Order: sequence, then C-alpha cells, then structure tokens
Amino acid sequence: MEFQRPRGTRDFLPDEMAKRRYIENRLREVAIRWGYGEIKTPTFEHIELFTIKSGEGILGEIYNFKDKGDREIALRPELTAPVIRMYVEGLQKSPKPLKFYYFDNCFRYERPQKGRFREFFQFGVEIIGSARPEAEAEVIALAVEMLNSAGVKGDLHVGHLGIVRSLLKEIQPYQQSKIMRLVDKKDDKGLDEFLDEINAPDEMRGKLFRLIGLRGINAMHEARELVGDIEAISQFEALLELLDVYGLEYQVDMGIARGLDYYTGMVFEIYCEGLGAQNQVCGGGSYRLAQLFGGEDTPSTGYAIGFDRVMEICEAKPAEVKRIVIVSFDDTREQAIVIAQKLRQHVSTYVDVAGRKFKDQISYANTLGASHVVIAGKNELDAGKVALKDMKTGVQELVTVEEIIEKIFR
RNA sequence: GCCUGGGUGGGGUAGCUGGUUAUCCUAUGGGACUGUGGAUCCUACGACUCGGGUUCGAAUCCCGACCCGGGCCCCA
Repeated sequence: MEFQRPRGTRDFLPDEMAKRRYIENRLREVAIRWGYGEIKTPTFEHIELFTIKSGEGILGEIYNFKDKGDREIALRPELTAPVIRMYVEGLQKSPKPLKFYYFDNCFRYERPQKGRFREFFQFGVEIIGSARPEAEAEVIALAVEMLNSAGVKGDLHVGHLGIVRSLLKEIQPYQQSKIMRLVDKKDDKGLDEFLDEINAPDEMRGKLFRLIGLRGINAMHEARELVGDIEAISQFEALLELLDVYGLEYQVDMGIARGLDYYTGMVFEIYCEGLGAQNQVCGGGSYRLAQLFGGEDTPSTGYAIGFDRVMEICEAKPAEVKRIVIVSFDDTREQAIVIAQKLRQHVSTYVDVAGRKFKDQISYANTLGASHVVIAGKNELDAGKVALKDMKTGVQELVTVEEIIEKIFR
C-alpha cells in the first residue's frame, strides 16, 4: 500500500519551489532593506504559550502532543506569540525598538480549503518597543511594499480598537469580546440581538453602530463626535497622516476587530481577489503580549502575510536560468565530468549519469529545457575544444571550455 | 464539526440506464534510426480509493470510511 501525505499538507516540486523561493526572496529583500533582522523560533512550543491569550477554545485547532517528558507541546499555530516569548526570555534589556522578520511554517488543525492548509507558511514582521504611530505606519507600509514586490495588489483596511473599545468601557470584558467578534464578522443582526440581551444603553448602541459603519475621509471627524476627544483618536489621526506620507491608499474601517483579544490599538487587514472565501492575505496590528508572558509591559506592532495565499495570486515569475547539459560518448565520459566540474563554478550543469547514448542525451537535454548543450566528442577534444549548441536556435560552434561562459552570458 | 460536488494507470480521459480480456491520449523505461533534440515505429510498465452490501455477475446500484475541490463554523 502506498503512503499518502497527511491531510492538509503538500509536497512542493522543483518548478513550484523555484517560484516559492523567488517570491520568498523578494519578501526577504524588502524586509532587509527596511532594516529588519531575520529570526527563527522553534517549530514547537509549550502549549500554554498559545492557550494563555486565547483560552482553551483554540485547542481544537492546535496540533499538540505530550512528549516523553510528559510536557504538553504544540506545533506553533502562528509566530507572534513565539517571537514575543523569545523577546521576554532574552531580549528585554536590548536596545529598542527591535525589528524582526520571519518566514516559517505553522500548523493548524482545520478543514482544508482554498488557501487554507494544515501546514502553511507565514511571512511576518514585528516591531517591539514602540507605541508610536511612526512604528505602526512603518509596519503597514512595509506590508504593502512586500506584497507589491510579489506582484500582489490588495485593499488595505485600517482601524483602531482603542476607539471602538472606548465605547464599551462600561460593560463586562467578556461582553466586549463577544461584541468585537460580532463586529469583526459584520454580523449586524447578531450584534443587535446581543446588545438587546445585555440591555446595552441606547446611547452606546447608537454610537457603536455609527462608529463601526464609519468609512473614508470624514471618519475621524465623526468618530471624535461619537467618542469624544480621546487619546486613541489623536493617535489614529497621526497614523493616518503618516500613511499619507508613505503615499498609501487605504480605507478607514472601524469594523475591523481581528477577533482577538490581545490587539489593543491599530489593526489592519489586506484583502485580495481570487482567493475564494479566504481573501485576506495579510493582517496585523498593535498589541501587548509581553506582559502576559511574564515580561514588562512592552508595546509591539506586527503582521503576518499568508505566504501560500500570495503564491495563489502573485504574478511574479522567476527569470529563466541558463542550464547546460554536457553530452559525451563512451570514450569521453571522464572528460565530460572534468568539463562539468569547471562549468559548475558558473552555471547549472548537468552531465549524464544514466549511461545513455549520444542521441538520448541530447533528447534528454531537450526535455530538461537546457538552454545549451556542450558536446564533448573525441573529434572536438582532440582539437582542444568542445561544440557549444544553442538549443533555441540550433546553432552550434566550436569553442574552448573557457569560452563557454562568456558565450552563454554574452 | 457541518453542508455540497467529486475520486478509473504518473497526468488527462472513455465506460458508469450492471454482462467477454476496462478505451484512448500523454508521460515514463528499454529498443530501432548506430555523432545531433521535440518526429516515427516496436516493446515494456501501469488504474477502477478502501471496506461492506445487493446480484448469477459491480468501475457501474446502495451504505460507510478515507482523500480531493468549494462553502459554513473558525480564522491567533
């Protein structure tokens, strides 16, 4: 019986890996140019790291197991918590702000569908140690820049949880969470019913509905009327001004809640066409997790890009690489290896390892998509040369091994 | 966990109102053409997702499981 890969996992073949690596490298280059350093955290962590902020409810979506030392271990379902854990564990006294990026696989036990897998890849960044709008704006601009570098255009929505939450100060935290979740789902009917259920004051109810409906340029003016002149509004306005400085197109959207309790300030999401039900390619915001993990209270901002979703829709294609196949005969096989060793210093080179005959070697070069074939026959070698054949044009010329590289890359 | 559509050689397919040895294309291995690629020919390889049921007989009908696509819940 043949084995099958576990549900929701994938194998990546060379063609696809070439494309994935290409996009990955584009994202990396952007992160590095913006001054972010790469980090890597373990594939698995203690399960509490993920349950502490989100409760036991998420257990159903976590891959977890007990190790031989009887520890409850979880394959990471995301990377923000591990990064902050790493920060609290060893970097609290390092100069701020810290700017990190990461690219790694994560695991969630969910029903697979388009753009959703049980093993998936996230590319993300975090700024740790600044609560300023400058940090938030930079993070958003970086997210957009990364997606652009991958050839992806999306709709950027920006909101601020502090503003919405200020309306809910009077009610219980669990009720706040529930409301935020309904807001996030844009479930107006459910929200209305829930507000009835908890006997929310009419004033709050009216303001809440008006606030989460706010969009566009006058949003801040109206928001100020609704919630008063609070700090969060000034902060958010400062952020929007900076987004203008970056030249970003965005939509103010007070209806973003991210469904998560740990976000405290700015939140943003980027949506794309062509992804079916999972149309969000990027999401993030400002949060305070360090405290929760036993460290000092430290403001952070970050986001994660759904790398697999980017791969679904991105236009960018890697440039074709030159590939050479050396074709030899039984009496020149050893010389072919020597030539291959020289060419491999400069270019992807294939030499026959299957004992194939001359014609089949050329045929195979063709199926490989070789740009050139180097024919190492006795006649050529006796003259100190080889034949270089361009597989596109079919043109063939006698050259020395040293001349091959410059001929190919001319 | 729920709803919905679907699973025939490696890929793509025909058959699927039950009935000889499951069709065709392609890919792959070997060979012919004996120092020049995409061609042609010969040959080999290779499939009814699995289990149960109905039946004289099941790829075909029924049930279940598994897997895949899409949607819901969820989405840190």
